[in-house]
Amino acid sequence: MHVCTYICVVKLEQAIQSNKFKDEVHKSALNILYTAWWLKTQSAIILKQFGITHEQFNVLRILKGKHPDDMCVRDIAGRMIEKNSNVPRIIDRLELKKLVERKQSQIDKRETVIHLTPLGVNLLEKCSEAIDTHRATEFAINNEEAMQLNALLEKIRSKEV
Amino acid sequence: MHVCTYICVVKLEQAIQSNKFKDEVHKSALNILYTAWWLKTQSAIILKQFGITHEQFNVLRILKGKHPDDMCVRDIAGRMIEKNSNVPRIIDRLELKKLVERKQSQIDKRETVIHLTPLGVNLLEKCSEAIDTHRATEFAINNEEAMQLNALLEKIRSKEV
DNA sequence: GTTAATTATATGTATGTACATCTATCTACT
DNA sequence: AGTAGATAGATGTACATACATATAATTAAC
Repeated sequence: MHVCTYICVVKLEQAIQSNKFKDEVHKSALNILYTAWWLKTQSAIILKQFGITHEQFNVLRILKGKHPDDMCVRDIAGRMIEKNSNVPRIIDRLELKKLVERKQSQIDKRETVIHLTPLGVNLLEKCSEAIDTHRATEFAINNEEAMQLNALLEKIRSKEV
Repeated sequence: MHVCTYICVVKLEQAIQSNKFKDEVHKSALNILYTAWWLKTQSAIILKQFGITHEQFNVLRILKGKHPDDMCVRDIAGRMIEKNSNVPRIIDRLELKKLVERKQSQIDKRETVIHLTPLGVNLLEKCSEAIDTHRATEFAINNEEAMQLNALLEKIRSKEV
């Protein structure tokens, strides 16, 4: 049954069919990786209807921050979640779909500057709405819990200092 | 300076150079994705010394669970963190490195069964030790906090029921 | 018992990441 | 001014994911 399938994957042990964790910290690491995969899969389902990927959406969202101004590739890359994203190639695909325009900067000719087309603005708006609605209805935590979660995620990374 | 660089990326706002989050739940989603990227990057640095990737390590770890018995591709796939992993191709690379052996099942000839070689067992042991040490020393949360984190991550996914 | 449906795996293609290298341009230094 | 070094972006390769399709073997239906 449908319900059964879903109950099974909420617990990490069921999702990866293992309960052999060294400790809770080990389990946390796997849980973060699994939840990230779950998040990406959820948004991919939404975005597929609009013909773009999670990463392409991320670039459009970043460009929106400066719209109608241009952004250079380096600035986009610095705002990406995955720091080794190959931004020029993501731009290639957005350009093919006429969602962005790319041109050489006249100030610094090494730079390529990119901006959203009206089509891109339009698509982004629809995608954002769908994603926001999905998050509001399908993510089963409240604002308070999200704050705790954010604090813990930032704590796990804090040893780098 | 080194310290400065690292302080900057602990906070999500600095890591992705944005503080325009709709709410804490939105920020949580980005924080989970960023932390997952951070975790993968950290383990990639460790595993590169041993010549394998994060995903290849994951498959070796899964095979260890049944060692010295075989596992079929489907069983491995069911235990992967990323559920759409293309397991046959990960096995291809492990086989090339002589870390696993693959043969047709005699019980069900559709199945390919895989087991670790002594070389694979040996490499996995070294990798696991390095990864475990890294986690113990570099992940700045204790067991109690990890339990809270696990509970919150499972809660965020619980609406699927 | 033969055929249809299902299952397990492999493989092809598009996309993305990680990282090395190449080219064009800019900046700094003499 | 002319050159060395740095920087921005593009591009090539290896690996991985997402998903469609192909192939072989098993199971189910008749």
